[in-house]
Amino acid sequence: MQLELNIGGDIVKKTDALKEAVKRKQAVTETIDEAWQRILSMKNATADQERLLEVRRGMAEGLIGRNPSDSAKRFSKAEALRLYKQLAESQREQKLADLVAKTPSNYVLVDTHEKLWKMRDDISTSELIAFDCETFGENGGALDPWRGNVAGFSVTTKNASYYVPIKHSEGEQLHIHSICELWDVLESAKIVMHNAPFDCKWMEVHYGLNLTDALHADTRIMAMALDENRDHRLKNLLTDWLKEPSDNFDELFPNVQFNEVPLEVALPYAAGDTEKTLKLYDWIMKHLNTEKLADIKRLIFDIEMPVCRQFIRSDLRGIRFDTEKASELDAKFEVEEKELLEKITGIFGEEINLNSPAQLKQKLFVDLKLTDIANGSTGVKILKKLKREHPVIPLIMEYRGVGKLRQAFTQKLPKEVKSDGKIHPWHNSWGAATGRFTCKSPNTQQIPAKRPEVRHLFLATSSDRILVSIDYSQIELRVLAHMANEQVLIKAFENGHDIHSTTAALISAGQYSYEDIENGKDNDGSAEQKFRKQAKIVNFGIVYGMGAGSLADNLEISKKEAQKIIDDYFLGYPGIKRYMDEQHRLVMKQGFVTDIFGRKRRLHKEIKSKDMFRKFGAQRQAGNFPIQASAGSILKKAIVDLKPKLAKHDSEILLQVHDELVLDCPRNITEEGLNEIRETMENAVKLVCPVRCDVELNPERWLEKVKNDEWFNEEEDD
DNA sequence: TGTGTCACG
DNA sequence: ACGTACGTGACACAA
Repeated sequence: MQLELNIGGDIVKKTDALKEAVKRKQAVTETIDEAWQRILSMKNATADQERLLEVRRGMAEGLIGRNPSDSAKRFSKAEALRLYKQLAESQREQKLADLVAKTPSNYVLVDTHEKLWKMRDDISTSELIAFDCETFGENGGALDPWRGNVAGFSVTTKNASYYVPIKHSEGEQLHIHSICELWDVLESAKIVMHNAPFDCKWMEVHYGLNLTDALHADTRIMAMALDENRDHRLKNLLTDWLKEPSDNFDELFPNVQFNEVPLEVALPYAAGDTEKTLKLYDWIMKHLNTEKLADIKRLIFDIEMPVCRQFIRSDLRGIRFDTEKASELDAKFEVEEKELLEKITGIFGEEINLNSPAQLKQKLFVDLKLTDIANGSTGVKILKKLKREHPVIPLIMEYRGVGKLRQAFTQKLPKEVKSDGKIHPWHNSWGAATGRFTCKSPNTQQIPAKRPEVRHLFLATSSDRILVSIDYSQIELRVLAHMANEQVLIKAFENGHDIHSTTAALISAGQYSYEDIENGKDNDGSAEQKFRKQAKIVNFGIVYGMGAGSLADNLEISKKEAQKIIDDYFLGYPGIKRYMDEQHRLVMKQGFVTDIFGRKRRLHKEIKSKDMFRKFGAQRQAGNFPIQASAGSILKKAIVDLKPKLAKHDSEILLQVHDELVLDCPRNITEEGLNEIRETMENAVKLVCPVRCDVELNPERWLEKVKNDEWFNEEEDD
């Protein structure tokens, strides 16, 4: 493909013609079985793969066949997916009728007071129940508790499964005043949910119902603990693990909101979900209760579930946002953007869409004839290298920077403010395969840290409260020192040394001592500063499994020099070398690696791959996982430990940014109070080297720093 | 829907 | 045939 691009249009046409010929030939020679083999072995999304399998089944059973108009062509994935649509439509009516006809006898549609009170009794006498709510709303409102509505909810108890309709457009329904007679028994129940934050938030926002404290287990989190590689939709877990296929809402009701679903269909569908959730829970618990999975069980119930509950509360609380300042800032950026665009347009001689890689590529490499180093890529890394070739390059970089700030932040964030004037992010406490958090709507983990303006838009809850940000200092490298038992690193941490300077001295290969680097690091352009900058990249890069090639790229040095740095690094930190080799050995031998809390990363598929790139990739992941995961787990453990301390000091967690917590505290919180919180975090885990946290006071605005001693001295004057 | 780009740790 | 820096989410563009 790359070859074709470089050669020019003529050849490309010829190769395309060749491809067509091959395809035609395949259509003649390929049997339908061979076509299936080819299509199914493609890199398909999980949903597609299932659909494809269903089409194959349907064809084998004679439910569907190829359209005559297509039969001359090679059987393609696209055609198979078109057939799926036909198949699904013809089966839809039948499926719905089946669903209603097969409604189990212990499913109850709660539409009378009598049934409601029977349900109430049943809940209060059940040891464990499952809960799920069905929602609806326009333009994505069905996923946003602050915009959409609850159509109804279902509960499965020891005896029965119930669906309580609330806002269906048709059918007899109890008034919400009656339905809330269930609230007290629900709040004191022990509840299992699949993707609990979703349901907890909806019920809290709409009815003030607190299911969060009643939440016992989230089967999505449990599934993540058992297999972080697969998708975790309830439906698919049941199909794969319990061999119980179930229906997909979108397929049964294309373009229908849940409140439009007839009650006799809603009952088996919704009540089925909670029944399955409970079944899945039982199935998972059966496995967790074996000796082999004791660590995982502890991880789920001692760490993950308390953390999950905490962040449901945090997201519900939300963080105040300064919409007015945001639009001022956006206007300022807009002016900057316009000026830059004008300058660039002047240089180009015409206005192009700078956000279009295709147009920019054409302009830079064809019209301006700049050196195309990386096959037409216009990423910052490439632009940096072209900086000296043309004065327009730095302008483009600046334009991109401002554009990014606008579209991702000053324009986007105000849209995320809900009716209460706050931003309510969705923290997913086990979103990443490594056990780290992810966050969305908005992703508060990617608010610029280097440019403070955007973080300044996030405010403390009220004028009598302040923001306090506490972050772990070099937690990943401390974890590495611990796991690798790397004495040089451990000593450096014990002495409170700057860790990048320590590495800088090491990779300077005897030219500079630690003290030299420390003394010279602030002199712009000094060799000491250069070594420390390099060391910083090396410190992070090496644990990611960075090779000499990319280190050379990154440091803008030769590959040979880069290799020497890597060699010196491992020579100076022999423990790290040992640790890396051990992780590679472990993953090749057992197919997985673990962090200090027993969290697992399973890479069985990857290490068996014949694709060397994938295999080496798995080894890099194996080297990196225990560090990234342990660091993440330490913060999670801290979140659990913090709960009583935060309550004591009337403080709340608002955000998590990997190694940092943003807290909302009373303005009059004492230095001792904050020390207690900090120490709780530092003591969350005992490593062979000390763990340290930095406390930053941000009164009013995030990242708006004040000196701690000055703050506390002023407070005393009041 | 996939790709490129870029924000964070 | 080429690719050897981990983990994310969000946007605009191009198909």
